[in-house]
Amino acid sequence: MSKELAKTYDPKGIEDRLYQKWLEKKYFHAEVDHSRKPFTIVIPPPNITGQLHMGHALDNTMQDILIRFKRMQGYNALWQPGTDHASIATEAKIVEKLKEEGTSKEELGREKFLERAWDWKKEYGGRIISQLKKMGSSCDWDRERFTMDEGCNRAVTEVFVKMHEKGYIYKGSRIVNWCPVCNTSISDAEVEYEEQAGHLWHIKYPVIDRDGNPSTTEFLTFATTRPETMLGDTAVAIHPEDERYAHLIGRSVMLPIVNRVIPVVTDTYVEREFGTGVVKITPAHDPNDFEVGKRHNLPEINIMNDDATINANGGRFEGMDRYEARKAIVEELDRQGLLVKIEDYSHNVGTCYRCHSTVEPLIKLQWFVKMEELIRPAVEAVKSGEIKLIPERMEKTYFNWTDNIRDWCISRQLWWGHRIPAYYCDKCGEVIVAKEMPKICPKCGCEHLTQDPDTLDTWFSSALWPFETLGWPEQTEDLKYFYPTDVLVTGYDIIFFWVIRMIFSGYEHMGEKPFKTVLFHGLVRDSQGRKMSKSLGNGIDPLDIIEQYGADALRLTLITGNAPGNDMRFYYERVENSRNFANKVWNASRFIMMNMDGKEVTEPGVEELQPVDRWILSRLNTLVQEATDNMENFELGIAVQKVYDFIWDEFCDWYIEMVKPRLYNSDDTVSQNAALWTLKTVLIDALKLLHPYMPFITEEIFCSLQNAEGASTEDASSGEESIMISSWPVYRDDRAFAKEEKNIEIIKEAVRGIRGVRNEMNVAPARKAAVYVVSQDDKILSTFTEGKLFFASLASASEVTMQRDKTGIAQDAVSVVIPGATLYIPFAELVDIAQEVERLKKEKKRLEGELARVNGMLSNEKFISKAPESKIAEEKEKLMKYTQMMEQVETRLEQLDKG
RNA sequence: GGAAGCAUAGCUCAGCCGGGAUGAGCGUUCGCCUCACACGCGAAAGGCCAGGGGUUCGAGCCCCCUUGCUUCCACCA
Repeated sequence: MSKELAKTYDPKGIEDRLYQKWLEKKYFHAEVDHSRKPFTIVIPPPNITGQLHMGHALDNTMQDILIRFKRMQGYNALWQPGTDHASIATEAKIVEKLKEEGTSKEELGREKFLERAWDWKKEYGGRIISQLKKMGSSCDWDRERFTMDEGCNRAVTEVFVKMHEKGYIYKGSRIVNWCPVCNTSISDAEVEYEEQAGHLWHIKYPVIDRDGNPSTTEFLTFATTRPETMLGDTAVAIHPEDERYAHLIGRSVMLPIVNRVIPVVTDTYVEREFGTGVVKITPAHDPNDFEVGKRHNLPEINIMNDDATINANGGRFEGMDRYEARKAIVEELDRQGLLVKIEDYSHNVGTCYRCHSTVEPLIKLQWFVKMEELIRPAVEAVKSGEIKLIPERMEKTYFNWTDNIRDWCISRQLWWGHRIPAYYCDKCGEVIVAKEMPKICPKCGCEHLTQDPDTLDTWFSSALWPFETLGWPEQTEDLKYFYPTDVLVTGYDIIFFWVIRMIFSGYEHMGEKPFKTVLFHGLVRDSQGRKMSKSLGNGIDPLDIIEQYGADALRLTLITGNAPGNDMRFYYERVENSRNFANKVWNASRFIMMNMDGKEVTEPGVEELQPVDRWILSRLNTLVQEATDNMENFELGIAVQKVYDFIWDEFCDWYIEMVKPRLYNSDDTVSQNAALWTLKTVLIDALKLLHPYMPFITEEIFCSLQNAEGASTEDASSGEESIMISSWPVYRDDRAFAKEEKNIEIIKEAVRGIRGVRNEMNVAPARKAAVYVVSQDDKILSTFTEGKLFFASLASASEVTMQRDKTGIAQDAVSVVIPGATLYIPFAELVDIAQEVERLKKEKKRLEGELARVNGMLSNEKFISKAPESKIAEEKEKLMKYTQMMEQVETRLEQLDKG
């Protein structure tokens, strides 16, 4: 069976097959089980309109790693999946499609439109889920939820009614951000500011003179970036202490074109330094002006329709688009001699985060959530460490938002979403907020009531996600057991939209945090560091990568070399490297299985283990500890790097090479068995450590391995049907072999030294040479004696001789100095003594440098008195080592000199 | 205007509690189809850790300043 394994690892076929197996075996499924501790993650629900992109791929890889890790550690791990209805994004897509069909949502009507939306959900909602499955995500699909399913609807209504009762939700006329293309209000968080090149129009209004007429000589000049809004001006403002305009306090100006007399008001909001120190006030179309208007009781004149065309208040400009009107009004002002000048001006313009059209501030009657009190526990939780943000610096961003919190506009003039549970009496206008539409108006008894046409902000329901998915508002067992969840994994870009709102919602409705830790990741950028975007066409489709390299390679690429919260660059060379690593693992396993084939491998006694076996077991033991620690600290990149280095470098390049001679020698079955057992044991544990990162290949090998060794059951982990439900390796005192670790390092150093010398001298690899190990240290000699077999093969030695002095070794032998021993390699035709002297002199110089450094430290009284003892001891040991090596080098140089 | 992050090998990035930069991958050079793997093996070259000050026995890491790049927030019309 094992012999049939392909020479290179091909993930195709394998991945889908294994995923299917996991699903069938219900490994992803979690049920309440009080005998075990829960570990819960709720997925950031992807939009139903969405397609898997690199951001999802990274986000879900991280979650899957944590879930698989905890599951193997014995936790009852639940990864709660689901999708988001994404009201504004989905509605925009459907509207777009309707337009293509030559119709519109208005023509279709609300009911039919919603049918279309549900069709859309059915068609595309499943797409993103199947894509997540391709990644290997071990979500509990039996629990899949949707933000507009029945339970979530109930939760949303419950929350709305409850918060309304408590006074946290209110309806009010406020200036809001209006997207004229999406045709809805949006929250402050949904406005993105873009730097745009525009103009600053300097305009003057005639001052009303003592006789009540517009002056022909006295004007008030100001600058504006949006001249069309002058139609709605209801005042002109100056700073109260601005001497230049002191004489105008209490007077008025004539608003041209509309010919309205408007007052000059004083307000400290005006910056004297900016422009002329005069500001036109348009309360209905600017948030700041709105505030000024409130302070001075100014009328609010709305001049715009919802589609950003000018309305009847704009007189003859009615019907014009906002930009047409701008042009026409400037021309008119110019004609009247009131345009002073036009300057180029670059400024930030608010745009809609969905369609990127310029947002218009408009006064609208909307529903709001009062934030001041709600936010308090959310602030306290992060301040006190009750909720941990990783990396910590995200706290600054978090507090920056909470400190400047404003009320949240939650009503949307959209159809796709949770309809606001507010009802209006057709007769008396009474407003009733209730879970269901009342039969009659409680005030006037009228039977005709109409529900508020608006829907709620998508994030209103997302905010409830950690508990609504577990059954809330019902007090379910799931909720009691799995809540609060453990980790939330998400990008820092939605900290305001989502993270903060989940936190205050958790405290408000559950009386408890929604999660203990928030693990942030950064953006996946292209190879040049640019954001991946549709318009740039630089996006890389994760599914293409999976198709070409496999999901494991994609996952490994996304997780290596990246610290929490940092952006990363994605390029193909890195994926290739990941693929190569998968292949390395594959081939090492194949090699082990080939050698195990047909043999019964039994656990050897400790005394049967050779020093190399102990060395690799000990190294593995250290790795288990380090990898686990790093994963507990959410340092996934570091953890996997350690596993990677161990497998490739220590296990493949050293250990496997070291045991080959024993595997090929069937005369010594004890030694052979010890080697095979060690290979298998280390491989299995390494695969387990790797499994959360590369679930497919590790499972495939794990299962083949079970087959390859037949029915042997001497190990607790064997006989298990899947690596994903096997137990996570733990540190074992009986696998710590400090002495062997040290000894094998000495041999490795000798091997590296010999290889280096041979390379430098261009010795053909096939050519073997005798090696003499000369040392007065019996421990070192016995270390080499024990390791003779593999040392010979790694160092291309024809034979290895251990002795206490250099008797019988050719004078012109090449030498390699390692701590405690000198190795000699006599080559018959050798050689250039001068070159050898040169090499040794170089080594001497290096040692001189080392000694200078160590001596410098140790002769520093302050170092001796202040540095910790362990550090001093460490340096003293180095001093001994280098002194010894220096003596050896000098001795050798003397010998050559004599010769 | 406020804040944060980054600046380490040719490139892209790690570097946990302050303790020799044996850093990683890619790339480059040299040698190898060594019976698991050429998606590989072995060897090597390549770094005033952005600049300047400070704290410390000791700084890539801590503090201050400067420069350059990136991002978030604010929105002065």
